[in-house]
Amino acid sequence: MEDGLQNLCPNTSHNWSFAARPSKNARERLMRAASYLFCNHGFAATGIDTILARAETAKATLYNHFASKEELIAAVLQAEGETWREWFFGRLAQVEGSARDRLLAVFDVLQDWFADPGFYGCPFINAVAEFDTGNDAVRRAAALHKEHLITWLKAQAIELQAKDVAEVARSFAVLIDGAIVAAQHSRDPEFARNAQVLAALYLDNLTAQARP
Amino acid sequence: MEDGLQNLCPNTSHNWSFAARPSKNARERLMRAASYLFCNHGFAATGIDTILARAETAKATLYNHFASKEELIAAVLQAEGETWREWFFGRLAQVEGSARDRLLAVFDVLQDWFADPGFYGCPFINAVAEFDTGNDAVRRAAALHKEHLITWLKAQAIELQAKDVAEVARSFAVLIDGAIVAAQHSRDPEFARNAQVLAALYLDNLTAQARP
DNA sequence: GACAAAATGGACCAATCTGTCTTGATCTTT
DNA sequence: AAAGATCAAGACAGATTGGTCCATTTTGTC
Repeated sequence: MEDGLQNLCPNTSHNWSFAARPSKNARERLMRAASYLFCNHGFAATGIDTILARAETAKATLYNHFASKEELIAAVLQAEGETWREWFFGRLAQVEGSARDRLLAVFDVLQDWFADPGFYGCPFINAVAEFDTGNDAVRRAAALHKEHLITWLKAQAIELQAKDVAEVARSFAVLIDGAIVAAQHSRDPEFARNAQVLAALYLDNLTAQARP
Repeated sequence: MEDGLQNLCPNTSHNWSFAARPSKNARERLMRAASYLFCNHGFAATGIDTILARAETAKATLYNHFASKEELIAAVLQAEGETWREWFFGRLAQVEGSARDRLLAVFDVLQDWFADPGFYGCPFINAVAEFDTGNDAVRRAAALHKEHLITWLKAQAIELQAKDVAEVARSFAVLIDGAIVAAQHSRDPEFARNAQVLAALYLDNLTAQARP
């Protein structure tokens, strides 16, 4: 019954999850199964055997491709992040207009993400929440992912001729993280709108004080 | 060595964690140990035996007080939330001034929270991130906790004579969640400042359009 | 068609998981 | 002092964990 999700997303415009992509060889089947289970049921809570059953794969095959469960988690996070960023920045690249339009469009794209029935929050936020202390690989993967986002945000801020580019990126990071968590907890995609309103006010204030 | 944390906080102003409170009977020792371990190493990743060792308690004693690990988790979340809210709203109650001052002070208090060396993020955000699908008790506990926060925020919004009280609360929820997650990931308490700036802009805009 | 590499199923291992139960020691209440 | 609850210590059960190993089958390449 829960298999429905994996066949729901592919070939739609919502393929932000690595788990929702066509399979080929054993490695990809493993990655897809692990992505789905890790993200939906937690990393520690998902056992190797469950992944094997879902991927219809033998245990030896898994350990031929990945040295350990930790490595599998790292691979899943990396792939999941890559797929998501391709989708996210791809959507934003289609936005015609100024950097301001693009920055505000962030929350439109986020809302589409939140509205997907398979939305389970940000894998990196969830992973850090689960491991935090200890697993440094997970923390580093999350930091890298966020770095990509920050870089993009800073580029827009530069185009806006903002005085403090880093602060713009930090403020948007707060809004994005907040929207993700609020939407995840309430299952209400409309939190993206609240974040967007705050972002618009912030940008208005920014340009107002830049041109007095 | 990691025992340092549990003896660091009690009798300071930072006793927002249930784990940082003087122990008495076995039940409280269990709760303190479970709080610390669950919050710092994850719920699923923390085994019963680890809790027993830290609480210096026998297994039978645990199961005399709690029917299962799930129930222990629920008890920990409830206690952790209660302690945190007492600390948080207590601090805010000391703020002299208008509702606006109190709403902005939220982020000063948050920053103090973030700056604590034992800060591990919000237990409810972390728990939902770990369980999400499945464990409904956890989701409900998190929803209840957030409801307390929303209620307080709405009360302030009413005092502000805001038009849409619920929207004010939602916007602040985004800012609070975002600050928590950003601070947790980066270990940088200054994200509270970014959220505060956004909140100030929002409130300014609110009162400006209320009195045209 | 021959041969090497990769994938497979599944037995198997040691460790750990939650939870039960027993036995004595310690404490409180009457 | 007697009675009864509470406690620590740990053996134990049954299931599950991550991980290894091997014999077999499939696959791709010359």
